[in-house]
Amino acid sequence: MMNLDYLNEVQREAVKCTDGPMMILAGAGSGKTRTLVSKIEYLLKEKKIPSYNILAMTFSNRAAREMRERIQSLSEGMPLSQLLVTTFHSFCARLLRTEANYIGLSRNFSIYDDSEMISVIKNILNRRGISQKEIHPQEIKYYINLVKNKGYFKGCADYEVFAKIDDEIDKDDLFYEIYEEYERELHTSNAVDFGGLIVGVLELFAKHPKILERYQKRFKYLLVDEYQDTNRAQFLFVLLLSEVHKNICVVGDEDQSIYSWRGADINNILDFENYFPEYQYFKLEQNYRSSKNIIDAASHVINQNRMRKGKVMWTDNQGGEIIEVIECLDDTTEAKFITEKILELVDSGVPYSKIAIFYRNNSQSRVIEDSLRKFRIPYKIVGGIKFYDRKEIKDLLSYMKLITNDKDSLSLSRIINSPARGIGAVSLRKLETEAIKNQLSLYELIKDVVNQKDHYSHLKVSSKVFSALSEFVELIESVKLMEKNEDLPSHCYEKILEDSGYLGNLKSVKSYENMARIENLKELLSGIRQFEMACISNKEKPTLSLFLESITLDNSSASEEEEYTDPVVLMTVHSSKGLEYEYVIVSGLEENLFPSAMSLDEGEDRLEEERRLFYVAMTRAMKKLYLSFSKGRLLWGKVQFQDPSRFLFEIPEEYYTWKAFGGRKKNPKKILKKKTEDSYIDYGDEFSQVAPEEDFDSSSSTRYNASSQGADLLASGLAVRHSLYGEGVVVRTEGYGTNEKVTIKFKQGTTKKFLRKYTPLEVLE
DNA sequence: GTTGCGCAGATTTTT
DNA sequence: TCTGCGCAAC
Repeated sequence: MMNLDYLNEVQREAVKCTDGPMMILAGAGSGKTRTLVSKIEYLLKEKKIPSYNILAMTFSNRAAREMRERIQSLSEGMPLSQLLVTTFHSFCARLLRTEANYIGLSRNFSIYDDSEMISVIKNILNRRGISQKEIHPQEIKYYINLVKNKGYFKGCADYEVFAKIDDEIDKDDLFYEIYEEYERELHTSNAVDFGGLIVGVLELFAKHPKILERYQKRFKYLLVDEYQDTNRAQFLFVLLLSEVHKNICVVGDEDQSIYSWRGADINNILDFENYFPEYQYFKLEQNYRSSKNIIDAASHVINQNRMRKGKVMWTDNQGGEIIEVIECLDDTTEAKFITEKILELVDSGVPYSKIAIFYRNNSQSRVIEDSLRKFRIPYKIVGGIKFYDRKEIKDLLSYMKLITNDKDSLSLSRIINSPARGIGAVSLRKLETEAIKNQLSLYELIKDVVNQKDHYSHLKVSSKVFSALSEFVELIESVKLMEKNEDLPSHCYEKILEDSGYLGNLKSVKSYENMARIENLKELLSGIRQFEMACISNKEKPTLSLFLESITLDNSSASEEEEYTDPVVLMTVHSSKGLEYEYVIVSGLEENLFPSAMSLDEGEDRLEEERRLFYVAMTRAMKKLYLSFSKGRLLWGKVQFQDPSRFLFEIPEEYYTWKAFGGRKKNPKKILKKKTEDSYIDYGDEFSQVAPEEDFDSSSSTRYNASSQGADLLASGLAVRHSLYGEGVVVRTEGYGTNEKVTIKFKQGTTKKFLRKYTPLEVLE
């Protein structure tokens, strides 16, 4: 008999209740993952369900990974290779690849991310002569996503509804036309966007009931995590899959629903009983994570929301430390408060990695990073790393997408002229028009032009362009051959890099920027190698298209060099969901920032979502919570005066103390040391005095050993000499470690940005 | 066809 | 402040 003693009463009941529809409402920190993992273990061990019959779906890759690992560690010796714990998106991608031909795709289809979606839309607008000022591509994107998130597709039962009537999707005929054109465009490119992955499966199931039946039979037990984040399309998908066995278990928390802007539909929780009247219902309300003080404060905040099923969080934990609200003069001061607080905590023995800093939007991280860097506090940013957004990376990925899917004209047009081959916009446009005329994909046409030059004499392709085209085709064909012969993705990659001239081009101009690019391309290579290794250990064949899929669907796994063992963690509140830290600092608690200005314009529902977001932030903290805000903030070049967030006043006074940091006395409650006050006035100096020379290594082994970088600490205002450009002054620094970038203003008047590790700089006294 | 400059507009949140 | 776009010059 499996040991369930480590579960509480409700958890245990939820685990044992395996058959029929059920919903677990799990409050923050109530052991949700633990329950889910035990339930799967229970199914496997007690009910002897083959892992092949279980499907567990999560929303994020991180959650899927975590759950998989935990199940693996619990089930030694159990055959788990068939157990599916994945995200909606990767599951649907896999399913679509297997069944692709049923819906007119081939299995090597490309997956378009958001920016590619925008590119397609821009192309369409251009073609129609619509300026981007008249209709913002973003607006179209939003509309298309709305349609897909609701699970509508052409030919679906509610097709008419989606086209004209659905009152949320209230757009005119032009939008609808563009939507249709967009769908055609993707289809001819053999590509699918994020939303299309889910909707594609719905369409497949609707049109081929036999296939649906096959999957229904296989997945006898369905588990859905983060149920509050599912959109309508995902809900319909789950509904279909579970129709036969009805063994569906959803786990969620309506108070942590923070993705409505991406289509998450809170009604999926509120309406569950309409679809499954006989459903069982469990509430996990005991919180194991946070101190009583934090729980009570957070409960008071979330209680202001009307759209709830209603849970009452409680805990056996101690009262714990009081919450601190910190009023700061401006954003720089706030960053300084954060820095000092971290140093203070670390001095008292807290490891860096037990401390997290949250903010409402990504742009807020910069100021904080700058300050942390000045004190050499190791930090890591979760999410927000845009490795795959870099130009050179996108270019090489486009090459590879074209190799796996030669109908992908978007990728082709991206790289046809990079490196510059003398095929500019004019030639491209000419080829595109011809391709459309001949019903060919762009690549097919180009290949045709190269092979049968005479047929295309009317195009008047210059000999220069022609030879560029044939060289290009030759390259693509040879790599396609490699891919076909199952050569490793990394070999294909290297071939492209060399033979396209991309690398040579970067090497030919010796600039620091190019060196950084080359470095990134190397990093991509090691990413590919890593992927290959992972495949091999999973006994899976490493193919290019699998690699491409893994990075479009999960960009968190990539390029996460674990540079420091023990860093402070920075992230947006959104990405903090599901995580916990002993010490949490939520920054920027100001009106129009958190809650965001946009949500304030859009009515009560959006405000409630912001409040849930704040609730999520608060409930990440285990021991102590700091809530900071600035009275002034530098926003696009100007200082804006900010009011403290309304959410602060929703916390009953007994749960917090209000302190001020920096600036003149204003709030009577504040307890301000004289020293801090002074430090604000000439803080630039104080930073450079205190920061660099302290011996960080002697006190604690967990601290980042700064000297290992072998570089001087650079701070704004420092005079330096650059071997090429001469003397200058550091204007600012960003990034950290090997990614540290430094902007220098030179005496001759130019300002340049360098990647630190390539830049020989001499610090002048 | 390519490069470089100047201006306008932008900030939620992400699979 | 930063980015992306359009336009003009080479």
